[in-house]
Amino acid sequence: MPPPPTPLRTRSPRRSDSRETQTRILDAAEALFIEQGFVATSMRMIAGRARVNLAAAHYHFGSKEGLLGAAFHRRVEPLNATRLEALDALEARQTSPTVRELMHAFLEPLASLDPESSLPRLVGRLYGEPDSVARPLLEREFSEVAERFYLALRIALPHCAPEVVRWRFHFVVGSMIHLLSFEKPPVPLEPSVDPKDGLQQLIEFAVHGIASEQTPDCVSTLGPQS
Amino acid sequence: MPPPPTPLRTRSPRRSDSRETQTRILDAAEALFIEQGFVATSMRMIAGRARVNLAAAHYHFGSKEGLLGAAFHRRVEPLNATRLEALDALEARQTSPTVRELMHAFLEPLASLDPESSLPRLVGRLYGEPDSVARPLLEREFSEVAERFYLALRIALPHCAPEVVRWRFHFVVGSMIHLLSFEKPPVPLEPSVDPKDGLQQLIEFAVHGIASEQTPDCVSTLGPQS
DNA sequence: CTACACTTCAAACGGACGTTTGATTGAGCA
DNA sequence: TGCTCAATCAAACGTCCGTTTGAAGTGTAG
Repeated sequence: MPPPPTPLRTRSPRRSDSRETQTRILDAAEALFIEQGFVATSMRMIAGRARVNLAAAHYHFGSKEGLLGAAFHRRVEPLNATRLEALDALEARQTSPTVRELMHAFLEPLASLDPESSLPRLVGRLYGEPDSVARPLLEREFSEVAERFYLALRIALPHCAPEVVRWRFHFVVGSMIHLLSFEKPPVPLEPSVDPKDGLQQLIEFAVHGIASEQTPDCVSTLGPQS
Repeated sequence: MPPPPTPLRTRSPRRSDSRETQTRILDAAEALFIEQGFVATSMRMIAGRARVNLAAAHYHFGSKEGLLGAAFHRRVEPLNATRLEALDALEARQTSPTVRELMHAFLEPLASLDPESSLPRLVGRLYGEPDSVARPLLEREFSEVAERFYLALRIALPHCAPEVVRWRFHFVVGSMIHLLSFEKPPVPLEPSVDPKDGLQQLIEFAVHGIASEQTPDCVSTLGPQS
């Protein structure tokens, strides 16, 4: 009765390769989570779209949350790997990375994705789900990468109080999520804009926001009032 | 059968002032929307918490979405008024407002709220709901204020391409929402931080991110690569 | 006092949900 | 051939949902 101990293949494929079924379920779930969000998507919609029996989805992934976790992990893992590779490369040099280099390593992997990639919209969506579903997933998938970049930023900003660095990195993440959540560019938007331009704009915004090298008054108390 | 044409008082209060009932419903709905989100909150939870009959909530607000709209508007309207007052004051001067002044006018009202105010968490929550429920509300409540600040920013940044201004304002809103969504400060957070400090930090971050006065290379093409 | 509008109430409506069940299928292996 | 077992299936489980109903209460107006 419980779901299979390992959804990975233990032997050779039976009947009609169950991996393809799982992939179809994951694809359908991903598309629907993006379009409607997690809570607004039902297992029946997923099964229908995947042309799969309703029970098969539970069989392979145990529960709706298990399915979300699997769909999310499938897309996030390559991103994490790319980000950490870039960070490793920076830290392997003799000179420590600059803020710009760190922001580039953190944000560029998003800009270099396949334009059809579903990852941005998936991440953007998840940040808006109820805490009970989003928090554990975000924690599980992102905490390691976030902590490593935060530590590198602290080294790059030796004159900044640690909590200031944390706040500003927090803001960068917020800008990123907000950018990813709104599929295309902001509101009415007058002239046409290259979709990828947003991330390049964000990198510039983040670099200047996190540490405008010209005014390193990075103290805990705030700067000039209005 | 349909809800009352005007939920406002047309005459004097009847029975036990129905305004108090509506307020109790709004309070309960607000608290639950904050705690669980809109889709995860049921009308039964709201009625139970408000110690009100389930049908009364529909009687007064027509539908679940109507209730959300009313609860949201109740909190947002004062914020919009404060922001527009501050912007009006800036624009009434002979010299046009600076970026810092505009960001202050936009963000300071959030920092000056009653520390117990539910508005930040309510706004933060709404940005994560499914588009079908969040978008119309956000559009209805915020588009006027956003557009006015955007236009003022364009005047304050005459050398920036309009779409760049829009992007950067978009990022500021994203940082703000992300700050408001996570009730208290970011992740593990080592030293203690004044809760309000986050918004002051955000103002500094936004000012430097939107226009570091020292490097006004605000062109559409991006700055130096890594 | 009667008529009426407003408000509240218990109860139910139909439907969608996540999950479970038990039978059936068909490939791999002895 | 016959057994095993992952995989799939149709059908149902019980629960909760948003909304509606129709009656009952309550205050004001005529």
